[in-house]
Amino acid sequence: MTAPALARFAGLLADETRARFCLALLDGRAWTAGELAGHAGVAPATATEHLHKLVAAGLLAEQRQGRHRYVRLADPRVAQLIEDLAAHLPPRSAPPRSLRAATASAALARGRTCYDHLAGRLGVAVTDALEGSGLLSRSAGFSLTPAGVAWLSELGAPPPSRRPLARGCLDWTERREHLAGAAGAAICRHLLGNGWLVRIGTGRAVRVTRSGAAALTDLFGPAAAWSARDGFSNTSSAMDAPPGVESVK
Amino acid sequence: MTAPALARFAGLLADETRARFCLALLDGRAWTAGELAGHAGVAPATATEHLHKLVAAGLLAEQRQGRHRYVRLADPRVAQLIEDLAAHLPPRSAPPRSLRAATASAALARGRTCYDHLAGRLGVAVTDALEGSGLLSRSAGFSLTPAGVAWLSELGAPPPSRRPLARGCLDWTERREHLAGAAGAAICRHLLGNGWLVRIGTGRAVRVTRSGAAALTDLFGPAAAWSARDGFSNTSSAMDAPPGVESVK
DNA sequence: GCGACGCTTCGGTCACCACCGAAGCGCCGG
DNA sequence: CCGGCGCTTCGGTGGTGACCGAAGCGTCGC
Repeated sequence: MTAPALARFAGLLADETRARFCLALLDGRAWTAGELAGHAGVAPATATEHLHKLVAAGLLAEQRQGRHRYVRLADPRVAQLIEDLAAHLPPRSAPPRSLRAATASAALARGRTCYDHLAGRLGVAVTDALEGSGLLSRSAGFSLTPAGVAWLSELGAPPPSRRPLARGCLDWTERREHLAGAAGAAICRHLLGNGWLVRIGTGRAVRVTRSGAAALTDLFGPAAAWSARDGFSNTSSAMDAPPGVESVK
Repeated sequence: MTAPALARFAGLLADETRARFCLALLDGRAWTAGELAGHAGVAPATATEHLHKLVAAGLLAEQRQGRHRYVRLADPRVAQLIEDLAAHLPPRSAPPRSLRAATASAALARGRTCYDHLAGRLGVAVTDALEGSGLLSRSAGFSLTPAGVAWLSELGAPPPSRRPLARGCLDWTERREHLAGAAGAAICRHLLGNGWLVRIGTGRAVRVTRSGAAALTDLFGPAAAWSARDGFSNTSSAMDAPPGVESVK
């Protein structure tokens, strides 16, 4: 009975263009239909078709604004599902070719958002720091310790939901797991909200600010990942990658 | 870069026949190519084609034995992935029609295996009992307590692996989560190995034996789920459903 | 208002793939 | 050794779906 439904559902991601859409939307932001079409290299008409299917299936949520159609992943569960699927893929290689691509991918490797939590070297460093501080336990899967739960509720408790508090998410650049789930999202929100972390340009790469480095050192002790890479702490235009040229998860 | 790989991977499950295969194999046992063909209602030639793709992609592991080709899910991770996908499907309905189907599905609802762990009322009852005994914690996702880890290692420690010890698996008949992961598999193996649990016929339904009821009551106290339903504790032929007519996960 | 723009609808084309029947191959039992 | 059986390979067929260009519709900026 459920086989047709499963096949139809899997079929949503079985098209290369729709897969491109979903992977792009894994950054957690809303994209317009045109942006996605350009990103995937198809005509607007084709993008419309695909978006219809994805929205109708509940994978994507849409929001019309004037003549634009913004679309985003409907749910953290959807993001997790796509991550899980991607984790089963064979490892990737293909180093970047151009200098521009190299600097952009270096920024992404340093720190980025993965749907609504942190990834890259920064993401695993935060995860390690939480574990080192006794807030996170990895003995049997990811779970917050009682101290971790208390600490999390201090910095703005995540809304109670059916979403798991802590879970691991495989980091493609680091080949290790970083913290995801409601706790990972709350931490990311907190760091961005306090200005300890800023987005680089319009992409999904993030950078630790000066005050952020101090705050993180204060919390967890010194670590290489939250020392700013260089002194130009406020020039953000240099690696202003247009959205869509990258597909690092 | 990864979009084509993701699409190809999702495409494996995007076919109704292949989806049927995978759902059937979720029982954790090995099926022959012919059994799967019959189950899905396709010609043997078609089944061969599909099995080639699934094996080549690493989803299935094959084992040739004489003129038979046995095939099973390659990995617990694959089973989990299919479960996760199925969990995103809209809920199902369609009560069984015939009396025979009704008794068979009643047996499945009472207790069955879900890949390598327990599901059905029995599965959630064991999960509840573990939590009630302080061996399992559900406060932040599923995790074993220290006492639970110790208890588990007593009854034959699961081989250390990257597989998470405890995780939840949504039970379709109960609409609640039961214990899966390495711990769930170890418990199921233990109960079957001690004769506390036996398979009903050739299907995936299981039944608590007399000695099993005593042992479980000894461990966790009395519960409705491990009192044998009737006195005919050794007649197993009555609900000998041929594999394939059911598709309960 | 009047273009420009973003998105949508509509036909039509083309490639891909699930499926089968028939023939072939290897293993098993007698 | 021979027939039967399970599986496989091979063409051929049909249906589905991804894609585009062109035309249409609503919104925004001037």
